Amino acid sequence: MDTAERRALMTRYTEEIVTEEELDELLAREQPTVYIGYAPTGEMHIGHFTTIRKLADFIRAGFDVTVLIADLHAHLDDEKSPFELLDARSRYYRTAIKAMIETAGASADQLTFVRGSEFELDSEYTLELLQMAADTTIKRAQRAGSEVVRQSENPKLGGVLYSLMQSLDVAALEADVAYGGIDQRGIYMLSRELLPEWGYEKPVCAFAPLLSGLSGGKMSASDESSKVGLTDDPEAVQEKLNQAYCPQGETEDNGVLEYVRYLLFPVLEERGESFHIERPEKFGGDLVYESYDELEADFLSEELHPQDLKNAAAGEIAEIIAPVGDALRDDPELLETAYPE
RNA sequence: CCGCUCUUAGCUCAGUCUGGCAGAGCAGUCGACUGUAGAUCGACUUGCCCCCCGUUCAAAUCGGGGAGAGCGGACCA
Repeated sequence: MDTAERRALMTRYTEEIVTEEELDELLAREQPTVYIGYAPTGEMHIGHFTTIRKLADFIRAGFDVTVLIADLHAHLDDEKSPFELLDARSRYYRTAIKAMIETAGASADQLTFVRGSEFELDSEYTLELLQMAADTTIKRAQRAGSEVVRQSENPKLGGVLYSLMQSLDVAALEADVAYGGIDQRGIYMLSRELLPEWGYEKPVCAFAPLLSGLSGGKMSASDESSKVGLTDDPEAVQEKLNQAYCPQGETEDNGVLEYVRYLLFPVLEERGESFHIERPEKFGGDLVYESYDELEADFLSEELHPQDLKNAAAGEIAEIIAPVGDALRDDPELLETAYPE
């Protein structure tokens, strides 16, 4: 695979690359490294799936891919995960991520898993963290994490350490590229500012778009109906998609369309399949799409009606997440211990 | 260590002074209208009023004790 192909593969479905020039330099090297971190907090969902699906692109583009299970971060961020559940949730995240990457057509063996607490408590790391804390203003760290860390009237120290630790993680994991949702932008910009001061390379950053929630607006952690869960059965997926905000002919805030674009088509493409939409004869009969662009064009022209799209997308998405749900149900204790009650 | 303030529906809060059926907005649920959803309209639901004890015919409201949170002061020999 030549550099142009690797570059196209790496940058597709991204919201932003910082910077394109630095990426080109990196691609000239043999095997660059990329990492993405997940704080094991709430149950994983289809939004995570799209970023994990993309890891398959990185692998194919010749990257050495590391997945960080940022367990300490899950607790630092307003104790989203109680300390005593970090083990169980880390296990759950790892299992879920492996199942998703396999579903996306890559092998889980090609991912290197690292848990935050494995190295973030080393004295060398800790000392550097403290030095950074001495050198960084509270406002700077807060601003960096404002899109990631839970905001409140009375913020905890954990929330500011969060940003510093994530910056240090990039260096500790020796990642050339930091990948994550566009919400991570603030933190990685801080990393790019801070790391050179401590003698490290600043990372190239790749950001994924954040998918819209199904109920319009952002996907919400607390709103189950705003997203498809990995263990949702086909009926639940159908139900949620059917309830989804999906204005005819509009792409903005359209979660359904975004699922189709960032998850469905990439997976279908990997499998060499096309997207079939059943449609009653009175509305024009069935449709087949080979690419998202074709589908979007029809949707914009209102040739493709939201109801038909929803029905078909729900079926396909349910099928894609099914093996992930199976893997999670295969070890019932996994979910029970990670999320008691 | 001392003082002051706050705690009421899923969320944001009113009500407490002056005791008398537990409230509003948002969210949610259900209908109507759309070949989806949303918007709109109509209807509906939601409670350990932080906990315990006391006063009273009657306590979210008054008194005492406690818990959690916030703020301020003091200490800095």
